[in-house]
Amino acid sequence: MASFSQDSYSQHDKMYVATDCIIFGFDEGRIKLLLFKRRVAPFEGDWSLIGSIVKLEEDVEVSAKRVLEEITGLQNVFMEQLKAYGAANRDPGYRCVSIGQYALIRINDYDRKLVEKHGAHWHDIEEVPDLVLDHNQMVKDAQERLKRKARYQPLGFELLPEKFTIPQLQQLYEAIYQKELDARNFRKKVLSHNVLIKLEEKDKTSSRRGAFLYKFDHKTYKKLMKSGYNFEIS
Amino acid sequence: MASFSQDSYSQHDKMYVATDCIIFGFDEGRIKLLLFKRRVAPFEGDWSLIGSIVKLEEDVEVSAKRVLEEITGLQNVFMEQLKAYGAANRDPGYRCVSIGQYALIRINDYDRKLVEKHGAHWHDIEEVPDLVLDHNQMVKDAQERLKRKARYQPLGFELLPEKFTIPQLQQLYEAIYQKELDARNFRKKVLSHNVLIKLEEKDKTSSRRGAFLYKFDHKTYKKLMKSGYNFEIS
DNA sequence: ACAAAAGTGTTTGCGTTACACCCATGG
DNA sequence: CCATGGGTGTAACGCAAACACTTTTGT
Repeated sequence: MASFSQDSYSQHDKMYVATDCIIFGFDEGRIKLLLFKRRVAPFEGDWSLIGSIVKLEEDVEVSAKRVLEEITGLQNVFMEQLKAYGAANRDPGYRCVSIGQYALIRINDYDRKLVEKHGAHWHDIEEVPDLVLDHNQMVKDAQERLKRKARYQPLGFELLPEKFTIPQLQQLYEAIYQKELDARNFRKKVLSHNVLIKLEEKDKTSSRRGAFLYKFDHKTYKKLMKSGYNFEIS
Repeated sequence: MASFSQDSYSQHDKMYVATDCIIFGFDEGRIKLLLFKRRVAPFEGDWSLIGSIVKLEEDVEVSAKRVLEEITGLQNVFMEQLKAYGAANRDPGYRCVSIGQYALIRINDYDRKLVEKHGAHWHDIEEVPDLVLDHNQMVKDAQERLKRKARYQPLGFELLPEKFTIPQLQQLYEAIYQKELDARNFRKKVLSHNVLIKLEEKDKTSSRRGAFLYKFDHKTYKKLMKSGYNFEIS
């Protein structure tokens, strides 16, 4: 019954509801996390996730997307709710429930000036500093979610540029799973899904020979999804 | 940064935070859901999940467990957060974010009088009536979560009495997956995990011959978990 | 010519699936 | 004695894992 208890509303407590964004990127073969250095008290100088307090008339999801856009300049980003963090004492200041949301962004798309202006920096996911409040827990939970969900949903493509090579895609999945993969089996597996479109161009930034670029075929993927298809990359 | 925006707290909005419990049981070979018939306006006579508004000094998880205990008399129940529901207009009365939590209970353990007193009834999961607000969505999400999670975590045992037979366990998994399973393969699979203890007794309620009772071996399971074990029942 | 990454097939083994008959018991 | 659900083993198949060499090209 939630909000419609038999008691009247007025007897109940109100509190702040916040969102915190766990923003993942992928660069130089590593998963990155966008963190924010606080410039004011409390916790001045400490690292934290980027978040905000939800407004009365604002959907929680909208609130998170608003912050993400303010910081990165990006719209239409993949974002999904992780869970709510609701310990009574999680914030020593005021009672505040925070809803963690993780986002996957293409690391070359974001607006560098905006990010800098907000005091945000990319950190390697393997070297996350101590964060304020329960933010380290949020990061850990988000990383596990990504790891699990990437197995059966093509999340990876959200982190790569539109055009990418198979070796790049493999690097990404190796970073997500924290595990090395066999190049031949990997290529076989991803191509078997028939959701990659091979382009004529090659990317020569990482080898003399160059590797063919591919695009993710969103249309075909959506069709497959509807017919009960199961994407999987081990 | 969540609660520590650069603005002061006082500029921000407060709202109600509720919990709603999706309470699953298992009886007569079917998954059941505990619903609550509202006895007061608004929505008098409508079905809804059981929930409450989180108190200022109360953890969200504690709030949900409190309600669950008030209604069923049960403690130490398996309960896990599903997600937060935060649409601005989800509740036409007041702004209220609700955190859905699903619980698995042994259907013979609960306190029938308490449940009755609160106007709660068990419904077959396949015949859930229209519920207030976004509660049908919560149920749907919880059912999907159960379906997915039961594949790699031994959730099923939370829904069965301490002693159960293999055919009972199979019935349960068939109900969760909404799919028939092969009895021989099922037995082979669950026994292969070595987390079931065969008892001397038989249950004769469902056949003349009777079926051996088993217990779930929590200790062994925990040990296995620590060594990176993966429980799976297809 | 050589270094460095891209690309390509086949074999092996394990786990999942499919499948049919005897057993035990109460009525 | 028969009806009902409980309990058992094996064969076929498919998918995942392991594995080595050739190609390309810039320096």
